[in-house]
Amino acid sequence: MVGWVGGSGVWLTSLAHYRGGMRVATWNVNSVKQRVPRLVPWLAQRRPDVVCLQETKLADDAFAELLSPHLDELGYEFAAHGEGRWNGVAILSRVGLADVVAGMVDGPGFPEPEARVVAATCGGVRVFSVYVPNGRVPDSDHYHYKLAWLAALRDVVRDAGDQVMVCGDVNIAPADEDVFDPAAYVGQTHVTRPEREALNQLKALGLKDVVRDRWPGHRVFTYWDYRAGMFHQDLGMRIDLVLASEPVAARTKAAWVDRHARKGTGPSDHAPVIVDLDTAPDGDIGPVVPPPSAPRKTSSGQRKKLPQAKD
DNA sequence: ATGCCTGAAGGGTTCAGA
Repeated sequence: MVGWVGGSGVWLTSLAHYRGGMRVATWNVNSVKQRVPRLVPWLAQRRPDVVCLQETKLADDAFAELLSPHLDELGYEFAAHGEGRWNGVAILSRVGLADVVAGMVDGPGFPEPEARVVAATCGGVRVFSVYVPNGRVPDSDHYHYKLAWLAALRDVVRDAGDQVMVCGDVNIAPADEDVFDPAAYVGQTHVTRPEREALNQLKALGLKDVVRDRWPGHRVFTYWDYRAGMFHQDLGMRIDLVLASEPVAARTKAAWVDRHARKGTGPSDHAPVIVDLDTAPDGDIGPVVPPPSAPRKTSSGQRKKLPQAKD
């Protein structure tokens, strides 16, 4: 149980089993504007404590105007880092949202830097919401941009401490088992050796692929093309990952793909990935924050002023 | 059909996505 000392603003941690245990999700929503009818009920149903969004496709002011009422009601703070038309990432949290950083220092652009990463500390974990460039065609300019972007991300994550989660659409299938038919992807992006090597360089910092580790050898996809009944036939790819540093990964109680969110009317072409973290060991926790059940009316619904990473 | 859907911006179409 967790106790709230009325009016004092202090959480009675002596009564709290809550030690940073939390549900973390990542979801490429393919336009948050179009996805509101799916996203808001999903938040209420799954009650994730931290949500990383990608392809919000919305400028920050519009994001706040669109979602503030909903997120306030649900008790989320948020940090949005978007553009008018493409890309766009965000983090929603009801376990704290500190030290928000949008973009990457010295991050590459195409040609200008794009809104593809935002980071914040939530429940004691440094969380990155990432939308890795697509790459388009192997060896194209965009492909090399993708590789450079991943190298820059690795350098940023390397300096992020030992309580880290990198969540999002990495636009790489880590292994052949992560696509429905490896033969169908020969010569395509998402499966090439340099892309996988760039992903491995990121994981070499000590990050674990918690969904694959939980479901070795299983058919687990997170993306299905809208066309030709691909979802219905389960012809997809696993390109949305939750990567966690060892101390965080060790707390994994559950890790799964919420396929239900891909069904029905007006879905994204990606499904959310959901990871439940157990309580952290004593002495290995971040700041004690209000538990997931308590909306924080005083701070929710306020868009964080984001310090922009500079080149 | 090699973009079969979907979304955005903007304008009656094009680009992008994986």
